[in-house]
Amino acid sequence: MIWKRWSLLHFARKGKGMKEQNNGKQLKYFQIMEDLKEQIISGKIQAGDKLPSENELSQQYQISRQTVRKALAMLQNAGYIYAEHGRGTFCSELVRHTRTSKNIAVVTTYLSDYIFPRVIQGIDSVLTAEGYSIMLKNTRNSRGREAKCLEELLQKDIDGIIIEPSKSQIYCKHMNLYDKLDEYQIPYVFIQGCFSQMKDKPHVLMDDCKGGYMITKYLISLGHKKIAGVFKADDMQGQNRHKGYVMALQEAGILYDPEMVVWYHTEDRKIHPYQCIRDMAETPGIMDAVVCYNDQTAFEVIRALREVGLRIPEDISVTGYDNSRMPNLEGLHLTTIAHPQEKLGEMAAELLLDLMRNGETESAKSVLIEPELVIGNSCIQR
Amino acid sequence: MIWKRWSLLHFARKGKGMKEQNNGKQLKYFQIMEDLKEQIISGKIQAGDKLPSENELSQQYQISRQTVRKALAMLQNAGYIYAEHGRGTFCSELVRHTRTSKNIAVVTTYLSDYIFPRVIQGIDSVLTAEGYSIMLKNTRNSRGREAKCLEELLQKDIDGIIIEPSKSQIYCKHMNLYDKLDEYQIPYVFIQGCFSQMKDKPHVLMDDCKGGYMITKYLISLGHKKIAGVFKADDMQGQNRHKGYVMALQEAGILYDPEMVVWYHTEDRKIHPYQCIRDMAETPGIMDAVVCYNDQTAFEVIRALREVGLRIPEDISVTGYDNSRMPNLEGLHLTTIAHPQEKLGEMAAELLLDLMRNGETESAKSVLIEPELVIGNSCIQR
DNA sequence: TCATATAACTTGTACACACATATTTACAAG
DNA sequence: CTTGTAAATATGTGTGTACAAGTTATATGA
Repeated sequence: MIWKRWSLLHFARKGKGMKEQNNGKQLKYFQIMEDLKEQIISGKIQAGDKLPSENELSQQYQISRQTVRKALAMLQNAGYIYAEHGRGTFCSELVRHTRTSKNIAVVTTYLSDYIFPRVIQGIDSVLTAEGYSIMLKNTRNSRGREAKCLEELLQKDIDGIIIEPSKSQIYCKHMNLYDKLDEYQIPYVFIQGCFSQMKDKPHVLMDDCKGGYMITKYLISLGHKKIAGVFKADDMQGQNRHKGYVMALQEAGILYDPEMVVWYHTEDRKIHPYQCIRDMAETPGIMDAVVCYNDQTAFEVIRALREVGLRIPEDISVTGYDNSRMPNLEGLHLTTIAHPQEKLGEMAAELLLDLMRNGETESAKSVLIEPELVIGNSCIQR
Repeated sequence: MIWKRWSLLHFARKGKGMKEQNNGKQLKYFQIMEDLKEQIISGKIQAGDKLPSENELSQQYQISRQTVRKALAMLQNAGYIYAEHGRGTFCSELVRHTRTSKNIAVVTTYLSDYIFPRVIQGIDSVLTAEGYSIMLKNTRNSRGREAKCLEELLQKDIDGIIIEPSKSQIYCKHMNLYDKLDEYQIPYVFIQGCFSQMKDKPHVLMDDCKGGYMITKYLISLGHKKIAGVFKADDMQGQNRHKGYVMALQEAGILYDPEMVVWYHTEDRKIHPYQCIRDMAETPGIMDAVVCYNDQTAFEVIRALREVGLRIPEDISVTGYDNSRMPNLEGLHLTTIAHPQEKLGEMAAELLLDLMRNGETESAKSVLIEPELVIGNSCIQR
């Protein structure tokens, strides 16, 4: 790296007084620092190795010794190198995560709602037994908060992360933060969902497509033909469950009607499904069953249907997903898909332990959980 | 501070080649740094104050601007000051306890069960807003595990603890660990319960005695006379709720019969209340109502009563405590005492924040929550 | 051969200068 | 009263030099 080009630019600026030239942080001392840091991280310069002397560096890079000193000072401050008066400058013992902080971060969309307590419980039971402590973070399913979480966690002393991505259907805009995790060699495991561009990363999730297929097929087997669907648009699970729903319909020779499907987003989840289903229910006989994204949604749907005077399951069958055993359904047990909850947490924790111990080898395999139908009394033979 | 003396010394050294002269670190940049640091610590320069410009300092101290810059760079690195390009150099907000890890530990008896998710949710909502991260630990209501948790936490970088004591009724055997917390000046807040010997420590809990009194009095007002009780023996809540139960009975002139009370421990909680109530129910007419320690226990009690053919509330009234909205009760809503859950978490978090900011002043007060009766359909007029 | 001086390195301190760039202020034009 | 401009002043970057002081290998002398 020679500074001829920069020098010319530099002096050109003098005369002209350009302004936006120096935005990309192409400061000499910064570049040299980055260059040396890169060599250290890549292993070209190893722990204990002597760096070139200040004068050598100033010749190599064609800059003054003072500037070299500034770069070295920054590296020293960051702990990459140390200087010995009269002897030279040396590469530090890289703290390659030797200090096992025994902290694991768990990032979920929500904390108290729904299935999360049990998932966290499962993670805890495995990790506590191994002496780890759990740091809890939640994103409320917002991308911005997920990015903020990761930034905060990068500042902290953690050995690994279990993360439920927020809005996994939408393309991930902060890949750089995950790259940082890779750079720092902090392993992470996705649960529940996974960004499409990171499918090869370790993850533990359900075969949602198959689940959607199974529950829809079950309704068809009961004689239902006009099956509405309510799905979440902004996460992978919603897409896949919908895909399974469509597959089952097509297999049974039932025409897929997009008008029969309600899509909603995280922000809408409390009102949109409720409103749409209520509107649809105004037209009598338009549907005889509703496949819902999950039990929570099913709860809203049931509320809407009951308010327009329809009985579950006598008039309309309703299915859920996750087997969350929601209260306040007055003796109604949802037909739903089993969610392993604690088991999922345990599997994610064990996968993460494996990653931390052995790195990203073939032994640490992602898990795809087989869905299982749980038959309640919210569906009826037609 | 003028450098005439140093200069003379400096040149004198040149000639003589003295060695031990420079031990006291009378380097110019070091001295200036110390001088400025002293002014900041003493308060002569306060947070936000503008320091003299580099040129002014170089004139004041009669040294070059470069040397001033070195001194300022060190102070900046240490966090005492910050520089703004074109504006000047300013004194930073002095951080009182330098180690602001921004981590808070939350120790509860359980994680996923019952009311804890919502309590944790409440804690999280307050602390996340303030930039803190939550480290989760659970004790499964075991003293040994509580001690182990505290030991682990003492190794870690935390700013405060919110802890639900395990088996708060039994005398605390690991006071030394709490003493250590005091010694390290790590503030902590008790929730739900509090060890008897630490009643003066900050805490957020319910007025359980009053709650037990209220719910028993409610049963009496419905005409019940033979009111059994099921209480937990190993925590403070159980003791207090029992105390309230006795008070209400005595006030109504009903003789307190210890035979009508079932005491159980954490380890027994799933079987003992169930067994005892089942046995008692064998004798017809022995009781017309049961006051339960909490909703979970009420659930077990109801299971036992139903199994011997008794109907709730037609044959026997049952009350709970905590208003946890438990599922699987088939349309039965427990008459219970409201538990603030999220609110309790929030209050504990806010109390802890207060403690961390201001220390143990009189402003940071413990909270005693007023119980509130929630009337369901599990009790009937007799 | 062995101790020692020294030359030839190294990093550390200090200064002087030039120019880049951001902010504030004062003043003039509209 | 607002807007634009220039001057003054602030920190930031980069270079040059000189000397201080620690370390090491080499040459020197008894």
